[in-house]
Amino acid sequence: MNFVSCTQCPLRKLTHFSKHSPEELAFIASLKSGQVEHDAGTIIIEPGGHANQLYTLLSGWALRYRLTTCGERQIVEVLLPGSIIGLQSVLLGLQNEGVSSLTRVSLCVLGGAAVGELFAHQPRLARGLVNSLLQDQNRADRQMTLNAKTSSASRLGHFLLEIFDRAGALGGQSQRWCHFPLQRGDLSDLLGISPTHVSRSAGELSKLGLATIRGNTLEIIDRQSLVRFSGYQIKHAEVKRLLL
Amino acid sequence: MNFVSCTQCPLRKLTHFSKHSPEELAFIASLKSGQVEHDAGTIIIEPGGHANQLYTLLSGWALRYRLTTCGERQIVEVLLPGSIIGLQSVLLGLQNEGVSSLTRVSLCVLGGAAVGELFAHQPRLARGLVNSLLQDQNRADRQMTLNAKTSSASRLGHFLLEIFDRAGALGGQSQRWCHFPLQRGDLSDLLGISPTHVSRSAGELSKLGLATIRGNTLEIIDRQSLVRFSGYQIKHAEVKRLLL
DNA sequence: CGTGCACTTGAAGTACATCAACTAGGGTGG
DNA sequence: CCACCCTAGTTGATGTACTTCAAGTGCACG
Repeated sequence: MNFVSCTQCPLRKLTHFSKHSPEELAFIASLKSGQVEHDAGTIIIEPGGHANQLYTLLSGWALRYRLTTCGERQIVEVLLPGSIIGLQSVLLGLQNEGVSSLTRVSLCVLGGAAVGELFAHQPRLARGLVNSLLQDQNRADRQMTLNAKTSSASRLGHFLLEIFDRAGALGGQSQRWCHFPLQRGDLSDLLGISPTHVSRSAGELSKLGLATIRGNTLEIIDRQSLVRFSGYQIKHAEVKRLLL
Repeated sequence: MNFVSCTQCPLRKLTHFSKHSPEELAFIASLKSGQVEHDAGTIIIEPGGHANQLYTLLSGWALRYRLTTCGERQIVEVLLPGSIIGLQSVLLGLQNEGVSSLTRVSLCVLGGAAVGELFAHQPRLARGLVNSLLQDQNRADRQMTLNAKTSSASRLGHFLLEIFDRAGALGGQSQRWCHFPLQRGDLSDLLGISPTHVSRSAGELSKLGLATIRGNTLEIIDRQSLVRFSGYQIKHAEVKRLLL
């Protein structure tokens, strides 16, 4: 993707992208120090490594994950365009999170040094950042609850609806289909079940006529039934507001 | 507990409590509009309800939880003194989280209206709030990974070590024992396993000579072995920094 | 027309849930 | 002081959801 200036950023047109004053926009533009592209499967932040670069995801899909002591991967978040990448690593200096691209991605590179300025001179953006983190917390709480209390099939169904709605909020998508680059192994590391059981659960959703995953596309066949089946309760207003 | 002024707050002496300038302290003191006591088992924030009051926990233990559609409780966080209560509810207006006291608690009441001032005039506190939320995110990510990838007994062991260290950081505690007001049902809702299986897991830790829970006290018998058994990796420096 | 990879399907094992019986404190009233 | 109950916890037997291992299928690529 060609270099995109923040004022022209295509994401900024989206209804769930935060509205900013010209001054705030200028500040955001001053944060952006570059733009890079990566192929699918590239490690953007090395887990256990020492990252000091903050990014936002301009296009493509990415995964935020952790590694266990025995080398297994747990995906903690699927990142879609508009997501900020590397806050834990950069602001806290932690080395627990890894981020890797799932498709070809474009990243906006944020000049890490100037982030302190945000708190000093951009109070509305600082508050936006807090809100964004609280929305993440809300999502994580929900995920934890689902993992503990529901069957694998309804968990999968719930995730499919959630990602379908998030992808849909980014625009240009049909009522029934969306691009879906996650493979069985990814879903397995995300939902905390084995790859073979992901297959079974997906098969169940398919047999019930609720949704199917074929190749790289997800089809929501009977949304209403799937909502009922999975206990999906996320309202449109609760879809995360994008910030920078 | 008698009314405690912020400048005299006993928590502020702790090494992992953030250091503040006199101006910041004055601001924090101005936030505190009162102090309330609750008995054990009181609902502080009603899940599904409409909360607009922010608190900090001055003394005692509390639980932050969610309710599923079928009325089950998932505990997402154990709150110890120094925790901020109600951010999701107040700043985001969400109604998903509930908070209830586990012991008798004292709460500092924060005048919700003035919170906007924090972003406008207290940049270091705003940044501290972001850091605090990122530490919560780190903890939630870890919890999610543990829930998905480890056995119930090592999960329990991990939690016991974590809470022991958090409680220890608050001071005045032996090397081996600490107060532990959570019951089997609480651990069950926290770890996502049935109460009877909590019993079995606790029995296992006890038989292995690692730790025991008797009545209201937790004993870490063989810390080193328990660390190994549960894959505990939290460094002292990673214990959450308290803010307000 | 093979070769390799992601996925599916089947059979057997395991960790946990569920249900039920039993045990141990901890108040309360006599 | 004891008989009583009530609740929290433990222990055992059985059921189930998931894991693991292994064989088989379909499709993309040479």
